[in-house]
Amino acid sequence: MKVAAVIVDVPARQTDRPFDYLIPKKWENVLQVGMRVTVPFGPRLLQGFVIEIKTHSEFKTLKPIQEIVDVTPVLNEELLQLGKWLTETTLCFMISAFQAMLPAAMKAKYEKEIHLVSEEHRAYLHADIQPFFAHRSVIQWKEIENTDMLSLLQKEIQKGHLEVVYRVKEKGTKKTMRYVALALSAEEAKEMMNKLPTQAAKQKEIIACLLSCPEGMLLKDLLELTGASSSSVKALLNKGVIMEKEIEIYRDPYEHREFVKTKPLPLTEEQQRAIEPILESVHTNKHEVFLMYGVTGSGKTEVYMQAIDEVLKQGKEAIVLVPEISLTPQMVERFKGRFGSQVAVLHSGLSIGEKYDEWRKIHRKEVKLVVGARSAIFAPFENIGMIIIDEEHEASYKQEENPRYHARDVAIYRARFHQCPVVLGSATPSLESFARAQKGVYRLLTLKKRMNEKGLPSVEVVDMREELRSGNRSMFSRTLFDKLQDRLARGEQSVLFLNRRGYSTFVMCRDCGYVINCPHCDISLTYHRVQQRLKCHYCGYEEPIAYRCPTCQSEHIRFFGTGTQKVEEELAKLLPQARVIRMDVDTTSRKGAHERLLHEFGAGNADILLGTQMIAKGLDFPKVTLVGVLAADTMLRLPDFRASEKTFQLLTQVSGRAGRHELPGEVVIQTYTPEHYSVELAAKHDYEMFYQREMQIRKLHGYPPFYYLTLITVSHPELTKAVATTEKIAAHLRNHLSSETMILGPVASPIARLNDRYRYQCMIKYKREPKFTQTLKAIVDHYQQEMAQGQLQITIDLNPYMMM
DNA sequence: TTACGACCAAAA
DNA sequence: TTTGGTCGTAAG
Repeated sequence: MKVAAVIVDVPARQTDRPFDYLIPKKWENVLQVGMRVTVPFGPRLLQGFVIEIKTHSEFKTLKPIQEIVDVTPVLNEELLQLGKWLTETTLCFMISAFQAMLPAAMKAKYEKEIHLVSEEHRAYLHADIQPFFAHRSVIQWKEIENTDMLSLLQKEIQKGHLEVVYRVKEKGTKKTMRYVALALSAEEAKEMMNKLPTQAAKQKEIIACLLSCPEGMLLKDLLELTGASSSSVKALLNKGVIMEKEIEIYRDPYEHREFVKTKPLPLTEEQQRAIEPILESVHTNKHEVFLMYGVTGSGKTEVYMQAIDEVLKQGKEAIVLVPEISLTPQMVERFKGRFGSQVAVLHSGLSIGEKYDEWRKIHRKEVKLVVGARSAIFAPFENIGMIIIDEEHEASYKQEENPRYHARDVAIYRARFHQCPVVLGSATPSLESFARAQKGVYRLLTLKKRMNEKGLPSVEVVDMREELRSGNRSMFSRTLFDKLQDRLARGEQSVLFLNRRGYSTFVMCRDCGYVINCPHCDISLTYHRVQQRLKCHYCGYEEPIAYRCPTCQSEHIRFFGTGTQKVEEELAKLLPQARVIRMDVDTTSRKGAHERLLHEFGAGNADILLGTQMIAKGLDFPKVTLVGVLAADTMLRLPDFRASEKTFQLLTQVSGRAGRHELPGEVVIQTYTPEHYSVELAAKHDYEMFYQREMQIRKLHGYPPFYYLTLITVSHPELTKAVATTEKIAAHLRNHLSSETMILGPVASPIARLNDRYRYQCMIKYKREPKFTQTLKAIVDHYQQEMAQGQLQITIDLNPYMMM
């Protein structure tokens, strides 16, 4: 007897353990650990992952496995182990961990159908039910779910006239094409061809064509080549002369793109010094984490590529992670250009099917290198030689839903398994990483010089309070405006950065001071000029703009704060001749829009690129000589201990967009807090000083990297319930954790209400807490029922990046 | 997560 | 007795 331990597709505490199933004799030699199966679970059918195969079970009566989904395991031993580790370190369900490692297309879809048991039963059906089964014997549960037929149906099922059938379907589909080949030997086929009547000229031609191509060809190509119609093919199929099969093909998102082949560039002395320890680690199969700290434009990518080249030469594979927004065509081009068809690309711009196809290329070992966003860290390679994380400090490497993993941690875990190096690269490393490098946990590699030997752009900080005092109430300081005009006159390009989309950030009545808030969240609505609507950027709520104050009926409604839309409008007024491209979520939501806008700008069809976050990274346009940051302090005010760090990183990042080529670059940073160290030091390009200052503050306030952090957020439609639960949790933690551990809260979340749910949180700062996850699990267990049935929600984020 | 049976109260 | 609702629990 062979038994499979299966993790079933039910993300719940109670089912978060393996269930045993009997492996039918016929599959004993087929089924392997890591394959997906469909199994009966209670009355229904579910998909699950086989995590173990054993010879007996503690359990007496086992149900047999219904079906095997995969031909080969989709999760190898390493990934299964990684899944278990994820479960423990992020407190997620096993099934969620496994699903996170696979493309979305592989998640099962469940259908419930009602079948007429047989035609004889039709006549017995209740009159009200009959119409549903007119002309058919199967209906979808969805069709009747919301009707009042449910109890009637129940009865018919009990009587045995109808039955419920559960189906498990694959979400994504493999794209297939019809393929034809000769079914006979060449001699037989020739004979057949001669026997055909003269009027069957096309059929003869088809046979002739296939004779010249013995391995067969795509039906589409055959028809095109011979000019025959599908009826001729059909005739031959019927005669058994040719055969047809469906073959799987890949959707290739980059199919029609030509990539310019690039050759390795000679490395500078600095690059050479940086790459050597990495190569040594590659050659000696030694696991080591490198932090490559290199200023923007210092040629980190070239080092990555040459190191990868070495890994590939050894017959091993490599993973390169890039933040989603910098996974621009420019980046893809560089890798495709160097490594050609050996590269798979994974990013959110691909459709579910396209991602699935890229995944299968990796799974089948048809590629050696993956360039992708966060989830690409789970690429099913088996012989990884190196993992690279570019822009290591980026917050997008942290997944903000279950499993709440950080790609950097997963990378180090996998690299340790494969005994290979991890390279973290950044011009502004995260404090955590730089601190580790200082302590010698990571090995620091430094690139101080820019490739083009150009200095970093000069940065001017403008105090907007001064501007206001001297009577300039516009959003552009005189300095920035002059420089913009100057670039325009010279035919050079500028980039303007503002981390806020929409038109204005809040709408207030001047008479009574009422601010229009989202009815579902405790957050003000943002005015979007084009659509003349107020939107909530958190829950998506929209309403038409009010012309009168909802409380006092006054008409003195004013818009405050500046968003990208307003800047665009101002630019049109002040510099009517300037051609402006605006890039934010609103202009790039359609597929390919992001790429198109960048291409437009690159081609010189615009003078000014105006945008949010998304333009801060990876852009490299030779004609950009001016970068303006309109409001450097927007982020500083966020309730986040990383606010300074993020500001420093962003300002440095944005500044790096200027003067990357022949023309020298200039940067103007507008701010209301010019004396803040993150602004001041970013202007001086002084990362090390920033690191020192920020570390002192982190130490003082007990934040990472000095303490570990965990954030528990409790939400409930009722305020009292949310508060009470958070209080109980905090009390429980105070009783069970060590006295050195700090438990802050409960306090209202920075966004105290979201989607009609009140949110309270509790933050835990700790250094050593051996039984921490155990304690947290106990809490979740305790509230399990309330969470399942009630409205209570508890999220636990170990090492949070979002405090909201 | 879903489905079922237990249990209870209201309707008939 | 039937029916409709909530609740707790099991799922191999």
